[in-house]
Amino acid sequence: MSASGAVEGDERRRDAERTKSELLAVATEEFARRGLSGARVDEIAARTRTTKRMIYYYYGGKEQLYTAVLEKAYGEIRAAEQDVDVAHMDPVAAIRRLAELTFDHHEAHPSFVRLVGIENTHDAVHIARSPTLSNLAAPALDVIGQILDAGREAGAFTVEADALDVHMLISSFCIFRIANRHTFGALFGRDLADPALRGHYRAMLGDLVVAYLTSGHGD
Amino acid sequence: MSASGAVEGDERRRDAERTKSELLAVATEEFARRGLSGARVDEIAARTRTTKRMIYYYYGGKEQLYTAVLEKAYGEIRAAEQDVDVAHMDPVAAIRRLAELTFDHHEAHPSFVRLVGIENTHDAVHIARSPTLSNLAAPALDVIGQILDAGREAGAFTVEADALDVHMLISSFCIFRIANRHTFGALFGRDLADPALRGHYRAMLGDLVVAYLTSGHGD
DNA sequence: GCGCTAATGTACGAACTGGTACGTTCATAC
DNA sequence: GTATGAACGTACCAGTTCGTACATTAGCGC
Repeated sequence: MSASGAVEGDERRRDAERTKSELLAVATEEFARRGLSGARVDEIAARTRTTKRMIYYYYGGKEQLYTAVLEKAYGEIRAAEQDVDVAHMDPVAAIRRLAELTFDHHEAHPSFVRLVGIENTHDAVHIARSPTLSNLAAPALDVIGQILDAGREAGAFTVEADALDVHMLISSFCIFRIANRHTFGALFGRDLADPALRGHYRAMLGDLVVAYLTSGHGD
Repeated sequence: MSASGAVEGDERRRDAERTKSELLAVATEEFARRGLSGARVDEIAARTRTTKRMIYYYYGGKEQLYTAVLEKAYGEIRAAEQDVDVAHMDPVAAIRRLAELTFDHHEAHPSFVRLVGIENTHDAVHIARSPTLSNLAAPALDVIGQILDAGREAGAFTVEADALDVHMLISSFCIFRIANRHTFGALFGRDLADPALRGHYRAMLGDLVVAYLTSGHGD
């Protein structure tokens, strides 16, 4: 990949799959950077070894390309969530592990976080219209459910916390740290994504989730 | 206000302040709804009793109008934060009160939340360029600092939690619930902004913050 | 080889969009 | 009442931007 972000290398040969995925990769960068209306179809094509014509040939249009970008990005996240094996861990350690894993994932995929934000400014209509995405149940929920059950049984988790709420709690912390780092930094002068603070916030998230689940509130 | 969102009423008379604020109000709606690049200058003008010309006359351009919108929106939030009087409350009750106040504020101002998200997709460059905004220290931080000090002194808060981190925690929860409600709803089928769930999440936030501050983690 | 279709490239256009040149009208000072 | 500048409106332009008509080429089946 060149400094300009364009995809290069290899001779130009006819390859449908390659053209499609190259388009998708560049579009992901471009949409994440500029937003749906901010991104330019010509610009996406220019950063590719193919032409704008191919976007319409393979995807049909700007919005469909954007939807394909979302589908790929969410697909990757879901796939990553799969390889968590917390079934036979201590519940407290397990939930902390899961939180840290989510933390690491968002940190490693800032463009995914940006896309989520962008899709929200569009009221998630593209997700709603995509059968692939709207039927995408979160496997992570099952994992959380298992951990919560085990924790309650062991007497470690005193409350009847909802799995989806725990997921929401973890997501809100992880996403905010990445998504809102610019406004937060500009307003308060602290870069939430500062590598020096990474460990601090990672630990804070774990502490937070564990504290919430082990405190005796709600009685 | 008509069904189309346009401002009406009163006869047309020359009134600079009125024209400016009307422009600002409509622009706030429009930018919050469509984003910076998605919003149309012509559309903003059309929903006003004045014309596009006035946007350039008073604000200079689209981006400056957008910046003015941000300044007004943040100004309102900061002003609202002022009238919190938690100085002589029990620290635990005080921090819960502050969290709930933030919760209510974000719930009542969804377009502010949207603007924050939009500004983040633009790397907060408009905030950074605005002296008004970049110098806007958060009075809320002082409040949190006071509560934290009182709580530590009373022995209620066992940890040395940072005021800015507590603010971040509260913000992340409140903002996520509003900002990400569309993607969350589309993916998991739960509307985080459902009025029926409002009390639940409001209580959850309080529990969360208190649990974090009163747990003995970090030792 | 040869034909046939998928894949690709070029050139162009129609609509949109931010911004402005220029002219007009209102309100206030005196 | 009238001079003067602030406030406002109209018409328009130049650049942009999504999308497409049309031409072309490469690779696969036979």
